[in-house]
Amino acid sequence: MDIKMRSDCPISCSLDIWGDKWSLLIVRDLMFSKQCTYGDFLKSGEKIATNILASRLQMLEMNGVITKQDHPESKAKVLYKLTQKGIDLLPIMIEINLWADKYFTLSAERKEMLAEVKKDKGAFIKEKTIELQKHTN
Amino acid sequence: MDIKMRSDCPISCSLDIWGDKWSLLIVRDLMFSKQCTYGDFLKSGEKIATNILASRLQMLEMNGVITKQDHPESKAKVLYKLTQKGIDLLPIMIEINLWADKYFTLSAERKEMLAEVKKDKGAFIKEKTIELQKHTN
DNA sequence: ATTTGCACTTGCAAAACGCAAGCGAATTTA
DNA sequence: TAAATTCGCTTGCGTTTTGCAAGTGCAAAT
Repeated sequence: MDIKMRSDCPISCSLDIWGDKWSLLIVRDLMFSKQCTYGDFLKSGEKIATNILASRLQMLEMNGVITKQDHPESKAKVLYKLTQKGIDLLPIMIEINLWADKYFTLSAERKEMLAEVKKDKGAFIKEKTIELQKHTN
Repeated sequence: MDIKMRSDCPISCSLDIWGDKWSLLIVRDLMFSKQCTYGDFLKSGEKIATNILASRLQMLEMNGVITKQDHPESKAKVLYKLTQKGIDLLPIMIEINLWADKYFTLSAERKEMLAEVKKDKGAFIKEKTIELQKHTN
């Protein structure tokens, strides 16, 4: 598994890393849930297959979007965290949410978060970024 | 080819439509180039295969992101255009560009556009949106 | 000492991808 | 007006990726 760059276009380069149906769902879980272990990702609503999850985690780690950490409670568990490169995907994730808000029917829970985003997008990003940076070693 | 929704998550729903390596490159061409015909998409730097292009165009049209129009010059040609739903992907595209700007080496041409974006993101989106809406029938 | 939990890996069938060639209609060229 | 070219796809087919189920090895709990 290696990185094949199709062109030097920024959109293309980005898609080469996370342009599939699953990668951004992993990033989503790391951003908006407390889900951080392999097993937690598997519990997400979209039911990712274990082998796909493993290959995406490897891809995202190889490209510096996420990192593995020791779990404080147990050697058997692994904690996945966003790197700064991963945290910087937050504005993209927010815009995707806002787009979906306009064209799909969202759950009340999501609409609540988006209401806060719409109030002051810049502030939300700043706060959330700091929160995500907190537990980075 | 039908729409399979994996969950009601906005990120997931969005990825169900354009979560692949090619769809956003088509949207990119419609946004940032004057490329609008089938043949023009094929000329893009990433060298999309003809059958993949056809299936993505069909998918995007079915999901209301793009539309076909008659070409003013010839019946043999087809003009592809972004719908409002497609135009509304602009903020996402911009954020992807900004993310890539931070983590990849971009061409001078792209950096130039991004300099304008960084000056006033809101203004850029507003202007570009109006420009894209202009030639919509 | 045995069972359970966790993070993967493996095997295999099905689907998607990628390349090249082909095809029908519209347009241009000779 | 006939032949060649352009255009927007479609088709065949080999390769790659996906998705499902089962299995493996280590750690931790019982």
